Amino acid sequence: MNDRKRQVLLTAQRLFIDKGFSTTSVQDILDESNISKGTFYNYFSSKNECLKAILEHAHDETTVRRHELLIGQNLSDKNILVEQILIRMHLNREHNLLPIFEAVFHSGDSDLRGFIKNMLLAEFSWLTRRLVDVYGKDAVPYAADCAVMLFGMMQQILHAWSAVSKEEMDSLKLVTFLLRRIDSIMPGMISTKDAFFTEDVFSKLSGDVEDQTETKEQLLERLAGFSDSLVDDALPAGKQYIQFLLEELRSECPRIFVLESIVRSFRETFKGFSNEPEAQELAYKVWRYVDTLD
Amino acid sequence: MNDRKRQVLLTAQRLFIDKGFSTTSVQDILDESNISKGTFYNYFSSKNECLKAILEHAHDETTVRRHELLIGQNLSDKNILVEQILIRMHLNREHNLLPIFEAVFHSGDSDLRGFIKNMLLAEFSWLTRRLVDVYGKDAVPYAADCAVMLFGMMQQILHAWSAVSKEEMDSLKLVTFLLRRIDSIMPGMISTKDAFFTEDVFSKLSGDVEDQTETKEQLLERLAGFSDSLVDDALPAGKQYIQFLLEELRSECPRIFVLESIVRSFRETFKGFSNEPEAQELAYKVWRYVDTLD
DNA sequence: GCATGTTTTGGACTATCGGTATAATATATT
DNA sequence: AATATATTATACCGATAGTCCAAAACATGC
Repeated sequence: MNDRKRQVLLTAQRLFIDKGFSTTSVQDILDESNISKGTFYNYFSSKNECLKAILEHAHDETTVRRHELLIGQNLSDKNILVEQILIRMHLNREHNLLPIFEAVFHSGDSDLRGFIKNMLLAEFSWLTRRLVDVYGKDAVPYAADCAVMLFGMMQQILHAWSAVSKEEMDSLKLVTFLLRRIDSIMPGMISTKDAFFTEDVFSKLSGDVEDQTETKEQLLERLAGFSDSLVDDALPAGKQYIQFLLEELRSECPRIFVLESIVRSFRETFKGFSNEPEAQELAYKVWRYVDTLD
Repeated sequence: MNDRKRQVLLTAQRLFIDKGFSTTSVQDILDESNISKGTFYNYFSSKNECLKAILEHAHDETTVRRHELLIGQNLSDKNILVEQILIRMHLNREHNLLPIFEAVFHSGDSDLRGFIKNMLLAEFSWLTRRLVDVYGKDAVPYAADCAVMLFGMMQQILHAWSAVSKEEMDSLKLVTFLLRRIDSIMPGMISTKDAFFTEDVFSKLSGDVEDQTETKEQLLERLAGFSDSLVDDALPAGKQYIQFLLEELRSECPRIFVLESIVRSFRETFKGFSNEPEAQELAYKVWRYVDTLD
């Protein structure tokens, strides 16, 4: 991903958040980011694809940061779950990307709709898994229901809030409030065996709908490629980390905790540099791969 | 409201539900309802106004039928509340207008957005009042929260359902399921005094946001006008009812239960006739007025 | 430094959209 | 029959997403 392209992407994101997707014309993006129409359509094959890229970027960022929060922590810690949910809200300039999600969901392009749908399902899937982490194995048949309901409550409360108040929403207050509601709901559902989504549907909700991980070879290749792209004198630590990662990944039995630690350091190293995004993306991919090992 | 205009409106509604609002062009409506562009813009000043008319119509219809369900019933009967909620879902061809609500909410036109916002607030307001009916005075500080959450859960479950299943949703099952969740939530909120929306905001949510009622004189005038518009030989019962309503409304102290009964019969009389819509609209207005008497 | 290939530019162009305007025609009313 | 109102068909407008392309700017290897 080009630096220029990324800048266009961020500009577009800001405009979409400020003005809404449909009300932001391509021309607005061109004016604001000082590129020509040709360049825009060189980067993105359409306005929709531009939005897709933005959402994908936000999704990746969210996933990485949520993963980060969990390292070395107890899976059942409810506070961590709160923080993880807050990430999505805060990341999009105080929950302003979610409306875009919805706005587009019903709007026109079926391709885009499918894309959003998958993303939504991925979010449901993630939250379902996390709810099981927090509420235990007994919650398995009801976690998907609760995940969907939690999302619905959050979204609608945000709507209602923006409709009646100009003040900023206290996200933390909202999420903790909602988790207390789940605290009330979950035991009742478990004791009365009262689930809405049946097993088969539930499996689609909780199944893995995220994009598939790359193969190990592809991953190693990208890592090596990234290392080569670095100029020799700058950030020698970065190259060292990559070298170590490559060796550990190629080894007979990679040590997961070592990998996680090194990946974390690897990401930290590139914080604030121009190639941070690519480093972050790579770190995420490695993480995803490491996840499949245990 | 013209018959032709009403037919155009219904055609547009069908198209909006089938194809979505933004993807349905005015030309589509023209083709489907066999009218010219001129006629359309004679009826509606814009595509947005057309949608507004549809939503207003649906809102009125919902309100009347919900009111009907409550006559002579116990306000705290939970089954009635279930039926009332189902009306909105069933009225719009299995919940398909709700997505239009949302789609437009974030999309472009600020005038339309305000309109939808008010309609949404009216719905919150109604449900808030009904939840107090059902759960008692103790629920007052928490009813608005629960109303918003109930809506959010319903909407998101509908989303999720349509994303993972082609089968038709069992609306009754959904609503009863959700009310059981409110059963779990409400006591906890009351006992821990755990409300999200504070008093001042809450008042906007539960306040009267519906369009103001007409004055008594306007109402009587419209009733008389409608009576005059009827041909003499057809539906003499209809004219009788109107005559009675006029007299009762003009009397010193109108008897509410009598008015409610007669209005009901009045509506029934015109079921299936071409002027049913106007009769229904009038019945609704009378009902609204009668409501202000006690 | 020069040549080669790639990226970017800016504008002309198309098709579709919501909406306006109007002159001709059909339908009702009196 | 005359007048008024409703409807039609069509041309037009400005904005939009998206295409196309030749010229300019930039980068890269020799």
